[in-house]
Amino acid sequence: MVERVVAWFEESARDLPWRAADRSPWGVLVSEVMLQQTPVVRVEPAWRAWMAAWPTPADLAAASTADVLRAWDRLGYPRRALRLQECARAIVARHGGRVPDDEEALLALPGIGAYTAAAVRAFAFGRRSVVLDTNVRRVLARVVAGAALPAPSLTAGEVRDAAALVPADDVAAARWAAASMELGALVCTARSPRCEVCPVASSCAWLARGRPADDHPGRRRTQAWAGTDRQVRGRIMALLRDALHPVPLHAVDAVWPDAAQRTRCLESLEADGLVTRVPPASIDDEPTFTLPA
DNA sequence: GACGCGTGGAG
DNA sequence: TCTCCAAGCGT
Repeated sequence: MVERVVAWFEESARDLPWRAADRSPWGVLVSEVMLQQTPVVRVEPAWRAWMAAWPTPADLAAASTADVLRAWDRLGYPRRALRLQECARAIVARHGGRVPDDEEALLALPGIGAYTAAAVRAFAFGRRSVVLDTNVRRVLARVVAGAALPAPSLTAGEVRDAAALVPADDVAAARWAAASMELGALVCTARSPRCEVCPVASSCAWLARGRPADDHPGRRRTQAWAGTDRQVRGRIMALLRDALHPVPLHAVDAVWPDAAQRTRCLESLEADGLVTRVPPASIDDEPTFTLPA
């Protein structure tokens, strides 16, 4: 299983910039944060521009947050950009500007969770770690468990199964991590898996069972989008990203008709540190809003 | 453990 | 059109 997936990876791996021979641990970390819930095609150009602007943690640590949020552009979930800058500052403060390679130190960084810490160890440092993302979970659910999709949330059993598969050797383990993720991304996809070209089709429990449908009851349905705070927050952020000057309140008002919701979103953005409110100069004026300096 | 958090492309 | 989904994290 591991052997065949790795062999397939050797000839099928995408040529991504954060996999280049001259990549830095910082570049890998940046890519992993950008890739949290955002597709590769949208991350690639943003990553190139980002690394050109801030090639080291110290560079990002010293940047203006407004510039950082503009460079994040429309990758989505802009709080990730904030955390990435906090992460850079923590790397400078705690680790002399070098990305740490031990699990505990990585996990302690803002925006770095179990997946990203494991991925950075494997891809940036070639160290053995259990890299268990949505791709790997899906591959193992199918090949090993014979299910269409993994459980809605990560189970202890999955972690145990995944850990048991990871080769003992550092280099082999890192290759397996990359290969199993790539298989999930390119072949063992969520929507229409390409079992015809899968290197482990002959040993896939799900395929052997005739690809039964997902049997997880009450799978979390995606939140309706129209009218959500997320949509409103997104509109406000887009307005401020594109603005050359502080935006007066009445201009913010124009992005959404519901005043109560608008106010709630503006305040939550301020609380998140994504928006700065500039008080009016005189009592007759209105406040203005900008991205944080 | 469940929720909230952006965005845009594909089927 | 609308639904689903894309290398999760923090609370």
